[in-house]
Parts: sequence; C-alpha cells; structure tokens
Amino acid sequence: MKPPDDPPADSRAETPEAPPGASASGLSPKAARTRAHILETALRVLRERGYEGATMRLIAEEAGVAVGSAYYYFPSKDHLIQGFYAQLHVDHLAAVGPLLEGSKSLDERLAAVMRTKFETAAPYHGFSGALFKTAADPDSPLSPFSADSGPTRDESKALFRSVVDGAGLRKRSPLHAKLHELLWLYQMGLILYWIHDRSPGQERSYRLVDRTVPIVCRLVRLASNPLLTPVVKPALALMEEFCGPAPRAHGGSEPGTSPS
Amino acid sequence: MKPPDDPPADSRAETPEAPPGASASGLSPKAARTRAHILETALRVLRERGYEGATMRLIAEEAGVAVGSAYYYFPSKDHLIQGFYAQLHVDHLAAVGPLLEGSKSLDERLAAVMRTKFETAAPYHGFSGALFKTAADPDSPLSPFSADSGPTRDESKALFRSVVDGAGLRKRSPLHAKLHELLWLYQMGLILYWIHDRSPGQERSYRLVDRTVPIVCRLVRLASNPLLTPVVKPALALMEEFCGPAPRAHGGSEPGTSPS
DNA sequence: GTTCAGATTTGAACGCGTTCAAAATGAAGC
DNA sequence: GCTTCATTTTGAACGCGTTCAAATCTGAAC
Repeated sequence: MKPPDDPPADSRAETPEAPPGASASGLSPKAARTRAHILETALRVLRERGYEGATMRLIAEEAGVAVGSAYYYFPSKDHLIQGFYAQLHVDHLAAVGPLLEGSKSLDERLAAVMRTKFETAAPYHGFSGALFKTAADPDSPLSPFSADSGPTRDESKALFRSVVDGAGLRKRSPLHAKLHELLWLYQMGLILYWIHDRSPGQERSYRLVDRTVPIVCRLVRLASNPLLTPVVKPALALMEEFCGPAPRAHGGSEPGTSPS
Repeated sequence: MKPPDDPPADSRAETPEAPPGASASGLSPKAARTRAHILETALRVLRERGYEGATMRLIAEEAGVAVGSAYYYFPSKDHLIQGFYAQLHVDHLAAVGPLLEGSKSLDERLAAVMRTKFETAAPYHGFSGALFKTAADPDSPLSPFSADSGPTRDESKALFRSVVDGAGLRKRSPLHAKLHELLWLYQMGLILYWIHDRSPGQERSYRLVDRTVPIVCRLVRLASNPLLTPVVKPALALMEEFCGPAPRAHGGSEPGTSPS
C-alpha cells in the first residue's frame, strides 16, 4: 500500500497523549501491566523459539491476548524485539563491569569488553543474523543509527569512553577525545564478523579480537607521533564534521557496521 | 542507463546437470529462455516499483507465468534479485573504465571509483536500504560474504586490484599485495554510509569520499615508514591468516562456511 | 444509575514470500 | 498412433506480519 519514498515513519512524536507505542510512561496502570506482560512474553518466546519461531501470533497467544493488542502497544515486531537489545546491553555491562575495575592497560580493557560482548550474546548467535538483518535496514527502528535506538547506542559509546578513560593514556593526544567513537566503530566491525562467524563457538571471532586489539592499541599509541600528524589531524577534523555537530534533524547519521 | 534487453551476463559456468536454480547453463533452450525472461521482467519491475513493490506475484504476472514457475527457476526472491547486483556492477565497470585509463594517482583512482559507484547506484538509492537489509543477513544469498555472491565479490575486488596496480605505487611495500582487499573493505564502509545517507543527492557521501580518500592514501604511503612496521607487519600477518589461505573455496573475510 | 467519550481489545482479513501436489507438456521408444 | 517417463507449469494453500472496523471496557460527569 505504501508508495515509494515514504515519509520518515515518525518514530517518536511523544506528545502527552501519544499512542502507547514508544515507552511505558503515560499509561494507565492496567495498560502498563498489559504492555509489560506482552514484552516479557515476547522476550521469553524469543529465547525459546528464536527469531523466526517467535511469531506475533504465538507471542500473543502465550501472553493471552489477541494479536491486535500486541500491535496496540508496539508498532511492529521489530519494536517489540528491541527490548532484546536493551537486555543484552544490560547483561553485557554487568559482565564487563568487574573486569574494568582494575585500571589495566587499554589492550586488556578492550579485549575484555569484546570478549564479554561475545560471551553475553553467544546464546543468541543462532538467530543474530536474522536480528541483524532487520537492524541493517536504515528505516528500521532497530538500526544502530536510527533515532529509536539512540539511547542504547549512547550507552554503548559511554562504555567505550570509560574504557578509554580508565586506561592509563597520555591525555595529551587530541585523539583522546574522539577515541571512544572510533573504538565503537571498531566494535561494530568485530560484531559484524561475529555474526557471520560459523566456526565452532565463534572461536575465530575471539581470535580476531586477540589479534586486532594489540594492533589497534599500538596504532593509538603511535598516533601522537609527529609523523602521523598529517593523517591524524585531518581524520579528527573529519570526525568533527561528520559526527560532531549534530547534523540534520533527519535519521541518517553516521557510518558504521552493525548493531550493538 | 536503461538496458532492459541486456544479455544475462552469466559468464560463470555452473555444474552441468545442476538444478536450474543456479545459472542459465544446462537448461533446454526453451527453459533457458523462460528463465531469462523471468529475470529480465523481474529487474524491470524492480526498477519500476522498487523492492517492496516488486512482488513475486507481480513479476510472475508481468512475465506471463505462474508464481510457481518463478520459484522453479529461482529458489527465492533474493536469488532473483541478485541479478540486480550483477547489472549494477556491469554498469559501474562501464562507467569507471574510461576514468581509470590514464595512469593517475591512487587518490584520483580511488575517488573516481567511489564517485561512479554512487552515481551508478543513485537511481536505486530509494530502496537500497531494503536491498541491503536482506543483503546483511548472513544466511541470505545476497550477503556480500555469501558463497552465492562470490563471483560478483571477486569481480569487485579485481576492480580494486586494478586501481592499485594502475597507480604509480612503489611496489616495495608488502602492503601492496593486500591493499586491494583493504580498499574493498573501505568501499564497503562508504557504501554503508551511502545507504544511510539521507542528504539531498547523497552529497554527504560524496563529501565523505573527498575527505577520506586523501587520508587513506596518505596512510598507504606512510605504511612503508619503519615507524609503522610494528603495526603494518602484524596487520598483514593477520590478513594472511583470515583472508589468505582461504579455508574454503571463496576467499572472503568470512570464516568457515558450512551452513549450520 | 445512566450516559458517553475515550481507552482498550478483538479477530477476521489482506498481501506478502513460499510450498507442493497435481496437471500439462515434451521427447523417445514402440 | 500409443505409452512412458522426466521436465516444466500451474494455482490453490500455508503461515507470516500487519491492519482495522467493530466490540468491549473504564471511569468521570450527570
């Protein structure tokens, strides 16, 4: 029914009497309970049956409501599934937190973050591809670059900021201020590899971490060398232009490689 | 820009008595004609109606066959759409060819390749997201890392090899042998940005090319400096391990390809 | 208690990609 | 001509995500 070039798909026009699709606030207690119950059921079914097995009909049936009710609270299956990402991020944070306590080197901190990321997501590797598929769609609310996933994305970047800040780095380098963005992008690339990784236990992904982390960190340390100034300086200016000053109001934002 | 009656460009040979889903060879003349006709119609409808508007039913109707016939020749809509990529690549090659004739600098050659890439794909930017969505799925035959898209991927990498070879580069650097792989990856990142780019005419993507190409090329030239050896050498060794020995047939950055 | 305008819930229905048993066609031997 | 067999074609049917007009419920105002 939709003509091409459809308008922006709204996402969140959170006026006070907005439809309950976006968040839990502004709902009657009963409605909030129904919404939460549907979401819980959806995540459970997703765990049990995978992405394709978790049909809207099944979720609704298990939750004891009609399919229409699920769509009353969540604009689409994708929105419903987005809770999955948030949960994954929370689990990941809980897992890395202790490992980042001690003030270790950047190498150790980076490797710890990525390894725990893989470990946390391992149970869902089987259908990570299906998830990534919808996440890659620029129009999907699950896209790591979409407005809808902004909070999750920011939290993820904040993690990398703490990774950088906690490492004993010479704060002299102007790279320091943007490093967490670059590491976030690096993480995206690793996740992209992990998603495609069919080796047993995704062992190749772990190996890729072990082999790339030292290179990345060596590069970071080298960046302050004057020889690299003609590369580092314009690169930082570039980031300033493209990521720095919140560009357009529109959804399109920055490049990258995969979801969180 | 509108070659509706192009030859299928199916130069690659499939196993002789393979099922008709894979390629055009090994079919009775009539069957081959039917297959080609369905493919042509599909690409035309795709151009006219976009990805979502090009339903299998519509394609079949316009081709004058039943939907089942389309599925007899093509395992899925994705496989059918794959011809689109091949056509795009052919158009791109025709567009860059002349620009690469003169032996210009690496900067010019790289920028020319990417700009023509964007120009060639511009008419389809509207539904590139929908295409990319299915392409991102590791299980999809449209994934740039999948076995099904191996030929197209290899051709694309060959283009970057010619970009590197044609530039007046000091062949001394061991980076030289792997550079085309890295540039292919760089291209992937740029395309990802382009897909998400909502600026008018994708002008930001062009700007991103103009600003990143000099940085990339400066980095390439710097790579032979001894100071960077501790980064370049392990990086190349890493590529050797992950892309080099080709654990399976196609030499992508993908690990083992046995389907789960 | 009655009314009535929301908020909430329902489930049949739509169009999609895909499947598959059955029908139609073609080729080869008689 | 007829029979036999594989190749090709068909279209109804399935399950999916999604939509929506109608039904039901809720609670404030009377």
